[in-house]
Amino acid sequence: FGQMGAMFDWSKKVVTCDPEYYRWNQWFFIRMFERGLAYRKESFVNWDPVDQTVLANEQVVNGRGERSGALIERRLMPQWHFKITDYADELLDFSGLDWPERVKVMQTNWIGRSEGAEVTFHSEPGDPITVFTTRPDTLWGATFMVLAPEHPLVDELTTPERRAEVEAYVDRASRMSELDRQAEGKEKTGAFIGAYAVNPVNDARIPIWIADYVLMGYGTGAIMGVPAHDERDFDFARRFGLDVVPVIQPEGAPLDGAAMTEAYTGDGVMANSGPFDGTPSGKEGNAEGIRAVTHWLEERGIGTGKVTYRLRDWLISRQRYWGTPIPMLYCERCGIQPEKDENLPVVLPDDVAFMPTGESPLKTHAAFLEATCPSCGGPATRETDTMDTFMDSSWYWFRYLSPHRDDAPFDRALVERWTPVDTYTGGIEHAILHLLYARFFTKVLRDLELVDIDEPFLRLRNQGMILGEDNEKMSKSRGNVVNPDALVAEYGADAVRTYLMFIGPWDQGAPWSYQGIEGVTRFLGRVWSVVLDPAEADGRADDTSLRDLRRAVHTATRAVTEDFEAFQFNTAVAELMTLQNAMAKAKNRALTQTDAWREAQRTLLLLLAPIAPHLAEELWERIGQGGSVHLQPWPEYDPDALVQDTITMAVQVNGKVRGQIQVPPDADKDAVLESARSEPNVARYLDAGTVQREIVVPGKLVSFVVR
RNA sequence: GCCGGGAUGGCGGAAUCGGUAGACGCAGCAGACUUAAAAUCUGCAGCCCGCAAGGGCAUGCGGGUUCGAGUCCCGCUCCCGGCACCA
Repeated sequence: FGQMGAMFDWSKKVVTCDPEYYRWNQWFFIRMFERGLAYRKESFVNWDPVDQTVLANEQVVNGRGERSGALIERRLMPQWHFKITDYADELLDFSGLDWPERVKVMQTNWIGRSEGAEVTFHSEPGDPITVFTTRPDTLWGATFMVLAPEHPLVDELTTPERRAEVEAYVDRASRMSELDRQAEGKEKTGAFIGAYAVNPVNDARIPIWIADYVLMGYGTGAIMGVPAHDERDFDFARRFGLDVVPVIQPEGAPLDGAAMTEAYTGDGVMANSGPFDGTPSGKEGNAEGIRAVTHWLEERGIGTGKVTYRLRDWLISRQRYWGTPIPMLYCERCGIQPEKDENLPVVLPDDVAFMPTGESPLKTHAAFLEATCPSCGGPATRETDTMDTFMDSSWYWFRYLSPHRDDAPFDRALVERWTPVDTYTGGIEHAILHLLYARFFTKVLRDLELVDIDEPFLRLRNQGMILGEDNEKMSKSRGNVVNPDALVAEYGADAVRTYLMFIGPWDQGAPWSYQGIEGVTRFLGRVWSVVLDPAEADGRADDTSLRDLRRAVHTATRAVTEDFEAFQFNTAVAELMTLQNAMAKAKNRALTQTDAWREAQRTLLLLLAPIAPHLAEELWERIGQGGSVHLQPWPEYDPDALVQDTITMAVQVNGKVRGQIQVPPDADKDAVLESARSEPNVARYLDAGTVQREIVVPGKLVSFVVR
């Protein structure tokens, strides 16, 4: 970065593995624990066998650990979580944020809000089994139930004659990795547990199955099977010979359960549904059917309206040594206790013995483990899990403002002055990890009354990726990697910077081109000569040339300013090239002794400075300007300088351009039409028929309709 | 499968409140300078027909609206990215 001319204020540096920083991770953790936002719970978690730690859902990609790439296993373990689900609805609200659509969509999908109802069935022995459904209007079509293999009722409900098969299935499911489960794809597997349930709306006796397509971590871990109107349930029913009973009939040919080849998920009219027969219903346009059934279920105490999210609480524990120690203690008498604030930071010991098993060395470090219960003063054992490193990045921008304060995580006044962050740039890979956690954490800090803002980053932009010259992602194996250090050594930082801005739209990226950077290098060379080389003027300074120069300068000032604000750096560079070309022309007209020329020189350098800082600074000094170019006010454009003596308007006949006219910018409609009609080529076409309509778009064109 | 974003000259890309498509640059061609080359400078340049004037065709494909469509509407194709049995 240094070589590229980037500048940093190192006095604001933060080091997240320094106790000076992570003590505040611990302090926040304790505040969250006090509010019930941090809690310890035994649940099925993602276990990375290579890194020997659990991972958050957000850190599992296609069934593999985000860092290690190892196949993730499911384990039942007690772990610390942050209650991000409490904020699910608020996190779905992006109003006031100027963020890329795709990031908002990704977060929305990740949170996965579903409206529906919970409905309670009962097994024949009497246990209530609650299911979640988004289609309560299809309840009458439920012909079976499916529990997740891990569902707590499986063991109790399984009949003796089915036990062997069921246990084998549960065992197999528990051993399979997430990826293996997914690899089985649409081919459904499952086992009948021998028990039956009663459908509360029509008293139908329906078999209870287990299958791994039902996930313990979503909804209630149990579903009603409505094969006629759900694709997955349909596949399952066909595979195991279960009944298919349509209860939503589309317009036209009625469905026949025995003959259906796929589930019908569209809208229709309820049938076979007791009091609701004939009610229009479906997900698309007829949600009132769903609402009516939900209301009916609530009146009868069978079910309730319910919103379910895909989002799970943020699993914050890690079994790694490197990380912020979770500041909690286990006391035999008092249970789980937070460490006292005055004992923070709980420091990571540096005299640990790493084990060949990969297990965290904290687990066997006696001095670390031994602690005193803050409640009773008796002996306690310290928590050995550390925090996910995304904790560090969830609030660092607040800390930047006052990185060394030791009495508070940050300076409140500075936070109010500087946050939220106006513009945040970064890679799309943070779309649902860092950016979701950071939003959550900001809202938590707000609720802890530590900050006054709801969102951390107002405007977000994702940069595109520079590809290899072969238009493929750069990689060592492809041999298409372009090394920035070598480029800076060969072309200089300014040329590399300018080309990276010019290569294409900043948020889109583009393939690298050595010929392209040569072109930009030539441009910077021309900037040097146009500013410094003595003029070889053979022309004479005239008013028109002078006005042309001033117009070029002020047009560029406006365009570059607007482009910068819109992150359109490629067109900003193009505007600077246009200005340089205009200046080269002016130079040949002997304008170099004029004020307009000196303004042009200054403006070119001021506009170029953010892109090619070294060149701009050097030239700024050489033309005798005082101070640094980077400390000057940004130039403003003069609207009067943009006005032209004459403008060119296109003339169309029946939609085709047949000529151009030069008119004063303030010419009235009749004058413009007169000029257009007298253009010889236009006249030819007008004479061929009768003019039906005359359209004048001021400053743009004239259009004749001729029949 | 669902969701999001794209498709414009030989190449990277401009132009989207509908108003002269191809700014700027790369590559290319011609010329100047040079003994020559490089560098630099000047000019030309979407494709087709034409000496020219000019005309025709053109923004992934097929329709539509409009005086006028890269831009709006309907129906497709392909490419990139995300999610993926979430009930």
